Amino acid sequence: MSDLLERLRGRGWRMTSQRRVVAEVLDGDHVHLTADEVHARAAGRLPEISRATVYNTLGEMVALGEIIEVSTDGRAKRYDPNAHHAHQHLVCTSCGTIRDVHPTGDPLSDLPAAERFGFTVSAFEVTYRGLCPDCSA
Amino acid sequence: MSDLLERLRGRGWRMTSQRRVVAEVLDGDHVHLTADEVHARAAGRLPEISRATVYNTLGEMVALGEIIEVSTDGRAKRYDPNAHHAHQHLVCTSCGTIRDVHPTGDPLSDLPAAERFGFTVSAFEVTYRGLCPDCSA
DNA sequence: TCTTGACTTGGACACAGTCCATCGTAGGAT
DNA sequence: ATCCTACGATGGACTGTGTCCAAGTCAAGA
Ligand SMILES: [Mn+2]
Ligand SMILES: [Mn+2]
Ligand SMILES: [Zn+2]
Ligand SMILES: [Zn+2]
Repeated sequence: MSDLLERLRGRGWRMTSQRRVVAEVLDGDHVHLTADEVHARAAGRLPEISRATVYNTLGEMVALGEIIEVSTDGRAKRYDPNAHHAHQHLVCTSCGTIRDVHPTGDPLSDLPAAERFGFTVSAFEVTYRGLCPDCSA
Repeated sequence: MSDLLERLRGRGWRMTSQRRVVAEVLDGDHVHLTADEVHARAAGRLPEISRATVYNTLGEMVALGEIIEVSTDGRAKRYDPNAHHAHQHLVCTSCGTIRDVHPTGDPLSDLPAAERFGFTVSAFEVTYRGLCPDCSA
């Protein structure tokens, strides 16, 4: 499983117990945890890990492109380990649940040159909003 | 000019000097100001206006659909008076400048039923990112 | 003009995130 | 196996953004 740890080691990371547990928390499932949720889970395995270290580690992993920072609302950012498979997000407007979705179509080709105002456009995100099955029941 | 004030009056708003200046700051240009920027401009006309009132008024206008709340980064939300003409945003990753853009295509029709997971999808936002002419020079 | 409930105010509070001085340790050097 | 040291961890102070509240003010209908 832990491709993530392998890649980090390969990038010359000093492998500390803190970085290991943060990577383990994120690796695997396609979850979208806040920094404090990551901290809580990491502290389950390594009680003395600090909030600052979790923030530092998440920031480094984002810079390396190993995880993605997602801010769907004005609340806490969420960290997404599914960085190697392009996808968009579907958010429940009631409970905040997030699902990965894979729309067809290419928003970049839907933005004519006349609508780019001289920008060098390099990325896009699409956020879909609606009610999840539980909340619409 | 002040369609906004007219509509608010029509909705039964008690018209206070505070609400008037907030509406005046937002009305007109297609700007994307933060709450504190709105407060600063409002205070130019009405020095004793409080931050709380600006936040209250913006929140009410959002609830009425007269303005739109935009959070493109993890920073302060921006308030967009261009609520009556659907559009998306193009954000400079370097300086944060925001431009209104009008992509062709319909992201909703690009999301197959199989990718909706039982959600009732009602809205979407597309955020384009890149370097503005100034920052790419 | 009077009355009243809607609105405003300033300050305390909460949450998310950053910064920094100091301490600890991973991992290369010997 | 031990030493060294630069990189990383720590916790607490600090900042930015936004919310809440009790008390005071005022818009507008009677
Ligand atoms: Mn995701
Ligand atoms: Mn806009
Ligand atoms: Zn829900
Ligand atoms: Zn720029």
